Amino acid sequence: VSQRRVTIRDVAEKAGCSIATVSRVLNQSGPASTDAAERVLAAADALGFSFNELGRSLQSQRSRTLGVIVPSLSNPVFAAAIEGVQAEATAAGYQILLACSNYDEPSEIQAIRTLIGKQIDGAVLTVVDPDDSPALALLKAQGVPYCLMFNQPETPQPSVGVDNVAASRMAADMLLQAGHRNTAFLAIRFDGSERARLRHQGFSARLLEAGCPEPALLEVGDNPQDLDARLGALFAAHEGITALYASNDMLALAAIRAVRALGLRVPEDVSVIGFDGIAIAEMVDPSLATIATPCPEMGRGATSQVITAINEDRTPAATMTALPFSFRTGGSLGLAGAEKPADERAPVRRRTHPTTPVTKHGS
Amino acid sequence: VSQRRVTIRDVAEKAGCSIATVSRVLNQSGPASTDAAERVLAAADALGFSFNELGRSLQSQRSRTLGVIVPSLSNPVFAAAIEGVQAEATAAGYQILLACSNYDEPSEIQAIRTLIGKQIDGAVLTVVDPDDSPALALLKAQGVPYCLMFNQPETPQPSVGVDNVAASRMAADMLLQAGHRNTAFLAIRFDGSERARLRHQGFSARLLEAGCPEPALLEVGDNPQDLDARLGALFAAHEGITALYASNDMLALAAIRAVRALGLRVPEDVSVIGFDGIAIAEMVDPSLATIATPCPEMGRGATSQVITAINEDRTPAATMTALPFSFRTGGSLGLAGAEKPADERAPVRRRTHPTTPVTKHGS
DNA sequence: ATGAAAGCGCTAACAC
DNA sequence: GTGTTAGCGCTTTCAT
Repeated sequence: VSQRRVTIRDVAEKAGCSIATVSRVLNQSGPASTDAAERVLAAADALGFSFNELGRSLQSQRSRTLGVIVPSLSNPVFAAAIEGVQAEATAAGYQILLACSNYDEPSEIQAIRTLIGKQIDGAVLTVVDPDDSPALALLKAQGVPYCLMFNQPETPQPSVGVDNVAASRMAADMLLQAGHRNTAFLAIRFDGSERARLRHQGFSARLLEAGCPEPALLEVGDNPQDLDARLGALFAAHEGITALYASNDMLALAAIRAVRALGLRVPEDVSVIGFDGIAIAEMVDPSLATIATPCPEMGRGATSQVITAINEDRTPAATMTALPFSFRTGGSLGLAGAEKPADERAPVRRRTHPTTPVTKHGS
Repeated sequence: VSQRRVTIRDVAEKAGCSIATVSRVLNQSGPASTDAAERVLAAADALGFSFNELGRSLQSQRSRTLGVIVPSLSNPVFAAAIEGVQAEATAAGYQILLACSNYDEPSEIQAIRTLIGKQIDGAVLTVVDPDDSPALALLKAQGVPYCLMFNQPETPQPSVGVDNVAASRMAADMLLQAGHRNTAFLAIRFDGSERARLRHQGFSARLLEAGCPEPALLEVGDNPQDLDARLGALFAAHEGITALYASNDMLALAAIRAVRALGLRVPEDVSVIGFDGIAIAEMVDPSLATIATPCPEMGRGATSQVITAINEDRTPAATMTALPFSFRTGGSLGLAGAEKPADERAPVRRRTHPTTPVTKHGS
């Protein structure tokens, strides 16, 4: 079945010259007579030659390949970010080697090992714990430039994301404006996502400042089966909850479903706000109020930092680039104790975060 | 910044032996004295050595890398399939090199060229036109084993998907059972997706058999902005449409939104059925009635065929593996002319396709 | 059991 | 302008 692939040597033979000349012509990396060039081009074309990038990479010590690790592909935020990475990488002539960690550190380490073995020139990734990550340690030890996406490390690290604390304070503000005081926070396991933790932090802080009770906390797994029951228990344990903030849109959507399964209405009985701003959130009914974040831009930004670093033979700056976010209101947000959603009465104003990227570390 | 990576030579030196011995020990590919083995292991460990897979691949002529090309990542079906590919590939010790074609043939060709250049051992992909694909031609010419996902080629090709015609006949059946006779079919451009074309074909055929008028057809782009207007025009041009079948769930969701924007209710005025069975479809309100397909299994199945072929040094069989599908009812499907959704009156029974994979070619 | 050496496909000095 | 040659990191005969 597998015919031997045509190599530079075959082209040289057919063109009647040495492999050096072929290389020079095809790479335009040195002098060649018009005559020789023509023969080489013709031969390469006739043979359907294309370079074996393995040999090339081995020699040049650069693979033109970027490693990408995301926790999961089922959450559209990561898919959206990867599209950004793809676009940027392709434009710069890089390919991407993709791996999923499933929010699991051992898988993450294994993945990064393999990627390093394949001699990636750089990495763009979202890690489980950016402040104590064996994967990142490996990358540093090998001198592979990397940039995080989504992650918001405390320690200075190259990263592109949003200020989760500020964004969540904004979410709290919107709820406060709509008259909510008794809230709940629904999060994926904190130990697998520092974002969820920071979102909780910002949200709680703002509510406490406003003299509200601490939001009731519910931590769940990646793909919660028993959300109905657990949410029911939470509502039973905490009387008078009128609003729920979820640490991401997928969870928010699941929450809406669960809330309804409990016989409650959204937003009349419970308002729901999500985080991320995935496309689907705008297509459902009621539309999901959420913190809209620029996912493809995170991918693009992180990728461009890495590529620039590679080109300049250095490491990306160990700072977090905070991208702008905005609050996108939706039918899932209503006034506390009202029978109508807020935006059918006094529409909650759409607020946008300053568009200038702020550079800051940690939270 | 970039310290020289440690090579097998460094390990050999530290262990006081030749690189051949290091290779044999680390790969367990030949004899070695317990003593030498220990020294090698210790040295490798101390140095933090790991193989440079480039050198290894170049020598062994296998990269342990699979190329993956999907039309887009924004549609969760492809993300889900990739998760399946990932799982299967990782389990077999393969990495995946990912590219997106954006439903565009030139990009597809470019992507496959690069992948081939990187010496992928096999490819798993969804192409624009499986029956006349330059990308597949390239793969064949190079003797790279591949298997399609989702695609349902007319010509015999290795592929894992569902029988789109049969599935769409089933969708038509469900609509007929609910009393619908005047329908519309909403599709992404036929020229970018033979699936959409086949789905239309099966749907129309069944309706015509039942003596219904041909469904009104609306073809739109990947991410239609003007869906509201175009759907409005369609409804205006064709009186009495009570149901809409969309060629995929994302489109179906967008359609529901558009229908509502037109002041119509789902399902009271218009029922909607989608295709794919993405997770979100179950989370929205009303839940989306759809043809549920096993996306991760398509990725897994296609990948396992390719890997098996690689291991046996042959090409995957040029046949389509049709995976089972089922109709998943939902709130978006109602009885024609009724004020209540069908499943709140006489629930539409959930039908499942025979679970035995059928092998068949073409449509 | 171990090492020397050839060579995978390529690039880049360095001659000529 | 062109060819020869020495590797890039590795595996694998083939001697020893």
